[in-house]
Amino acid sequence: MISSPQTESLIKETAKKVLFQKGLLYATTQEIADEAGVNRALIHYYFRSREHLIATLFEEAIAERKARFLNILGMDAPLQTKIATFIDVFIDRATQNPHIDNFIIGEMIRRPNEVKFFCIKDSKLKERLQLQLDEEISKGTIKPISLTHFLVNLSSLCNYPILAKPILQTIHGMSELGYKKFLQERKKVIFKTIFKNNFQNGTSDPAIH
Amino acid sequence: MISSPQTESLIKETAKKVLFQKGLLYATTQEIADEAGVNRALIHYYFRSREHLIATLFEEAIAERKARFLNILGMDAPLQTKIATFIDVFIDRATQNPHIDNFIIGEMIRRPNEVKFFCIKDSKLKERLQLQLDEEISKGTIKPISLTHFLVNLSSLCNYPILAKPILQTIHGMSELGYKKFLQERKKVIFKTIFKNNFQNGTSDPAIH
DNA sequence: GTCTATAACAGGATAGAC
DNA sequence: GTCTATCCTGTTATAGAC
Repeated sequence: MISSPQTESLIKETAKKVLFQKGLLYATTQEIADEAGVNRALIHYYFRSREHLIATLFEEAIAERKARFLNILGMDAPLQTKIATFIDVFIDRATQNPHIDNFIIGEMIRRPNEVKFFCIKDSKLKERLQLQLDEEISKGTIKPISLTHFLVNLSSLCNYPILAKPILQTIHGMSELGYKKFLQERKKVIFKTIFKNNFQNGTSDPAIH
Repeated sequence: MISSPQTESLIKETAKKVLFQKGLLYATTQEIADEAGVNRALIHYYFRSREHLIATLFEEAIAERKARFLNILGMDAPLQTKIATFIDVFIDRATQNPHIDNFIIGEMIRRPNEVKFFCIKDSKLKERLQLQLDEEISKGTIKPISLTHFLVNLSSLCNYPILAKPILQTIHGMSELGYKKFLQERKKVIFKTIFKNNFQNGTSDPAIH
């Protein structure tokens, strides 16, 4: 039906759309093929098996997430700027692909052994973040906390509202639009929850303006 | 193989175990029957269809969660006690059933229309919490924040580390035991993240001791 | 109430024509 | 590279014996 060598990436992009955006976490090859407007057999032609297609998406999703994580937290900037950027990027990204974390977690549960992901233990990044965190603590802008808990707090506050979108929407009675506004508000809230002081007006902060 | 009228609840409890504890979110009727040691046909005898069994578990899971939520936040106590109890109960409960939130969220994504859950908007509970929150804010023990964001902060900090267990374990390199210790530590960390002051020693706080 | 047997079907995968 | 046809397996569901 659709010609040419872009078919492979068409299938991959469609599969992402179906799994990550639509949230059809059990999507069959038929559903993916239909959505892409290609024949089901082509999925096997390009990806050998459904399992292999899923594994490919899974690895790419993790690689992308890892890159964002390391790029932002590894950049040469004050901790406050890093955190503000982290919040901004992760919330915006998750808004576009609301179910990607559900997918990743589901896959990791499904095959607990094959999981690779990445580990920041004993890395240079960890040492540098630790120094920056200690500095903020001694300045009094952050309450005493271990680096691990600090990072988990940050991830929790950013990711949970996306992950649990349907729960939040019903508990707090939010429309689709209300939810979107809520997520944007959250950027400031998360920052204020983590830091004792607020960002000053006029600083070059990408998230708060 | 196993006699008697408790078979219905045996199937239900086993299905919970398989779905919530083992994390086999796609579990087939065969797997559930095997685990329970009963014949597969009995699942249909008692629950008509697989879909119907899942729906039953889903509704009960939500009802249980709602009850806990309302009981704890609705009790007659200072806000700090409510929050400490909330943290304690939710983390301990989630430790026993690590995948229940994945299940709930997955089901809600799967059928966005049928979702009931519950809504605290315009409830008496909401008004009372709002008063307590305002009080804490004026006392200076909590930074200015809306009730919705306050509750989402609380849920995020409690639930994300459970929901994203496999991610946290790999990123921060935690063993199974390390993860358990980490969750217990978190009870204090979450409380300190939400309240400006710490709990005094000697108060009758169920979570911090 | 519990079991066996079997129907009915969906999904993944492959072979082979074009 | 793309399609049709087909195979095969696993899964749900039901009928009917006990």
